[in-house]
Order: sequence, then C-alpha cells, then structure tokens
Amino acid sequence: MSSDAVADGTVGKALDVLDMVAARGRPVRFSDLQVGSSYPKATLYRLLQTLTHQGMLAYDDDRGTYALGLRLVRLAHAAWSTSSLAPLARPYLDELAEETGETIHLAQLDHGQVLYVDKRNASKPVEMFSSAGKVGPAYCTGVGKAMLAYLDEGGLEAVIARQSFHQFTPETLDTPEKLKAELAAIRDRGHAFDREEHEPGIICCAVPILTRNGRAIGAISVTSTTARTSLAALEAQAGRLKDIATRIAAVAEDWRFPEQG
Amino acid sequence: MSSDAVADGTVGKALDVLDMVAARGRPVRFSDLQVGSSYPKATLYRLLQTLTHQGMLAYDDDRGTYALGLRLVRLAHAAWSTSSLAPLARPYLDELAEETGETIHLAQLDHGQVLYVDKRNASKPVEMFSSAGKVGPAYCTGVGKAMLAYLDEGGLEAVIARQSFHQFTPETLDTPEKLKAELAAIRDRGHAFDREEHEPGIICCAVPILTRNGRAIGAISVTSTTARTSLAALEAQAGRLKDIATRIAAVAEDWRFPEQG
DNA sequence: AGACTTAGTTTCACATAATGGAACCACAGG
DNA sequence: CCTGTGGTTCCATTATGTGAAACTAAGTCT
Repeated sequence: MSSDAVADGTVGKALDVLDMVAARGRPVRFSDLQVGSSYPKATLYRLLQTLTHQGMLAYDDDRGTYALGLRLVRLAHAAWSTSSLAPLARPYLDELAEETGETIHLAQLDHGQVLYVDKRNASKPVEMFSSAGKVGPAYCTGVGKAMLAYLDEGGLEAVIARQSFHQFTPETLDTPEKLKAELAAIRDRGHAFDREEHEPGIICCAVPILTRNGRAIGAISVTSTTARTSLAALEAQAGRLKDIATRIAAVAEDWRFPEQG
Repeated sequence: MSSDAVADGTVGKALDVLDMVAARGRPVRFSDLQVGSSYPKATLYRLLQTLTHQGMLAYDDDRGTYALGLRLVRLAHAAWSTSSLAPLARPYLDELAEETGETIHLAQLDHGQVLYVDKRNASKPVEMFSSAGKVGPAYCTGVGKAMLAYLDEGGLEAVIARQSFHQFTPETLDTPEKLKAELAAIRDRGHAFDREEHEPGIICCAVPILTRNGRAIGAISVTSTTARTSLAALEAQAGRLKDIATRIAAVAEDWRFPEQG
C-alpha cells in the first residue's frame, strides 16, 4: 500500500509524504504520520514543513494537523483539462448519458488503478471532484478489465502484480488466472462486464477506448443495478458504447497530433 | 508571474517546475520550459525526469512533451474532499441553486487568488473539474472581494501585493486605494458586488463565509447577467446568501472541531 | 508540587544527493 | 559532409538533506 518504487531523491520522498497524508483521508497530526513512516522524525518533520510552505499541505494551527493543500486542486484542474480524456470526451458522454439515462463512467489507468476522470449520474446532476479523481481497483471493475485486456504482456504482468485481488463479493475474480481468462474473453467479444464483482447489485458493461495501434487509453461504461436491469440488457448497449469509444479515440488522436507541419 | 517566494530546496524547485508546466496549459517540450526558466539545462532535465518518474508529469514519447500527470488528479480528489468547503457546503449550494435558478459559486482564497471549489450552473448540469480548481483574480470578483474584506491588516497587504490590478473592464477597481475603499464598504453592508468588474455583462452578489472569530474561510455568490437581471435584484438575495453562509460556517466549525473528548 | 511521560521542534557534524558547465549524441537541413 | 538545434549524459564540486540526539512545551500521574 505504501511507497512501491524506490523514492528517488528528496522530491520522491516529499511526494511520498503527500501520498501518506492523502491516504489518511483527513487532517493528520505529526505523530499519526510518524508511525508507519520509514522516515526518521526530523526528516519527516522537514518534509512536512517544506510541503506546507509550498502550499501542497495546509497546516491547521489550532489543531496541529496537516491536510492536503489547495494548490493541489489548482494543479489538478490543469492536469485534468490537459492530460485526461474528459474534456474531449465530454460531448460524447453527454450524448450517451442522455440516450441511456444510466450512470456513465469515463476512466483511465493510473499506476495499475482505475482512475475515474468523468461521470454522468443517472439521476443526480452534479458530482464534481467527488467522482473525478476517485480511484478504484482495476481487476474487478468493468472499465478496469476493459483496459487491462488491451495491455501488452509485460505491462499486464506489472499491473497484475499491483492488484490486491481482494474478494469484494462472491463474484470477484480473486486470482490472476481467473482474471487472465476473463481478459481473453473480453478481447474476444470486445467489451467487458462487471457481474457484481465489486459491489453486490451493481453491474456494468464497459468498452475500451483504443488507439489506432490497439492500446487502451481509457474506457467508458454504463452502469446500473440488478434491480433495474440485466446484464443482457446492458450488453445491448455495447454496440453504441463501442461507437462512442471509437469517436472519442478519434478526437483524442487528432488532438494528440494537432499539426506537425 | 513565475515563482514568487524563494523556492526552498529541491522540492520547491520541483514544484516550481510543475507550476511551469501547468501554466503553459498544454503539453510542453523540454525547450519550451528551458526558456524562461532560471534553471540550467541539466537541472531542469533532472527535475522533469524525477517528476515524470513520480507520475506527477506524463511524458509523451512520440511527441517528446511533458504534461501534468494523473497522479495529481488523484491527489486533488483527496485535497478537495478533505480540505475544501465543497463537500460540506454541497447540500446548501444545492438548495440555493434550486431556489435562485442562477449560477452559484463557492470559492476559497489560495495564495491571494480566488480558487473556485464548487459551482452550480444555471442551465448546464455538470461541470466537474472544469470549474472546480479554476482560479481567478481576487480584486475584481465578488467572492474575492468578499473574502479580502475580512482579512486582517497584514494579510490584506500581502495579498494586495500579489494582485495584478489588470483593468479587465472599465469598471475594474484598478488601484489598491479603490479596492480598500470598496472593502470597507463591503464590511459595512456585509456583502460584495461584482459590477461587471471582471467581465462585461456579468454581475454578482457575494457574501463571505465567516468563522466565529470573524475570519473568512470562503465565500459564496450568485451570478447573473445584466441582460437577465439587475444588481438590485441580486442584492435582494443577499439575506438568503448570508443565511446559507452562516449555516455553512456552522457545519465547517463543527467539522473542524469534531470531538475533543 | 515534583517526576514522568508524550508530542513536537531544533541542533549539528556528516554524507548523500543535487548542481551545472561542458561534452556528447541524434537527427534534420543545407 | 558539415552545421545547428534539441535533448541527454558526465563528473568534480558543493550545497542540501540527513537523522541521532538533545531540547522544549504540555500534559498526566502520584
């Protein structure tokens, strides 16, 4: 769960500390971080000081706690709008949401995890950051599996090594073997399902967004509940999903290679 | 525009580079950054490498460009949900949006700039990151002035020093003196206006969200156009706005001091 | 009150890690 | 084949970050 790669240099350590704070999900005291951190007191202290001074962390004087700073929100806005598929995909997602009336997700792969970058909610209108920026497991979500299925051999192994294979529900694919078999099936039919593998009662159908050379740069899904619909009904949407995914891929490639003359 | 404070240590420099990339607003080549950066080639190069390796930047192999990485989006999600007023204020904003049918903004002050952390759009349903994370000038927006008005002497001077006082429209308050006079008026009446100071045709009424001890932790505003309504009509909402702001302040304080037993 | 934790901050001799000038590579034009 | 531009690597120098330990400021117990 903690730092995976060797944290290169001071910058790496500082960012590692940022992650530690983020992981707690609420303002943390110095000592909260001290335990479970491999850094000695003084080092951790200095890193926190630096980050705070830089606006990446916010220090609450009264409570003596650190929380993630708003500078991150500013940066993320820029990141989201330049590096994610969301701005490009927006009109297509709108279209899809309108058509289906179901919840739509747009996700990308980040460090072996599913990162949701946009969402259209069935009923509720707005969700903001509360959904964009969220992460989820790759091995047991529709969008996750759709992307994994189109990873190259080496990449897949690396990502599989990072999966927890925690059994969320009885349906969860809880071994690399089961997952690999499923991925082959996904490649076969071109779309992925979530058969209540992450949450009971929640099902979805997802398709990858593929570049010309067959790499998945993201995935979209339509999600519903077993109460409202069936997998078969969702699968009926697969063609439409693929169509949208192709169009998103097209604008993404156009955008990545604007003019080279 | 570039780094203001002395970038402390390597971490500061790295974050400065991040900002530089963010400022460009699109994928940048190494040489794009090299010009206008005070760092020597090799240093800049290494910083970019480190940031890329850390997932804070994404390097596009084909194009040879750097863009902000998705790790930032992940972090920002955490920042937004723990350090911003948005999650707490959400129900109240919903209420306000429903009532008024106008565009609602929730903003906080970050390094002398207005940082929008949530928004309810009059017509359009969803906006996501595209609005949260956006920054704007403090001296010529309703929410900005509402917050500045409740800064202490020292804090205000520091923030004023950071303002550009660019004259966006004929109405823009373009000197510290005019601004200070306006802030006094705002303190007097308890709410701020934007009289087309930032964009022609756009007006708004804003109120600060004040802690028990009179510090502004944020601001909310209702925005409209001169075509649709008048300042006077917006001012009629001020009471309602203040009411909502008070309630947000209350939950914010409750939340900041949950249980001390 | 006095002794004793607990939590956070500062010091300082030391070594690692960042620095940046310069050399090097790769490739596109001429 | 030479020349220029954009990017990457070297390596001696030194600035920076390191972390054990000492210190301070609050509690807490007796």
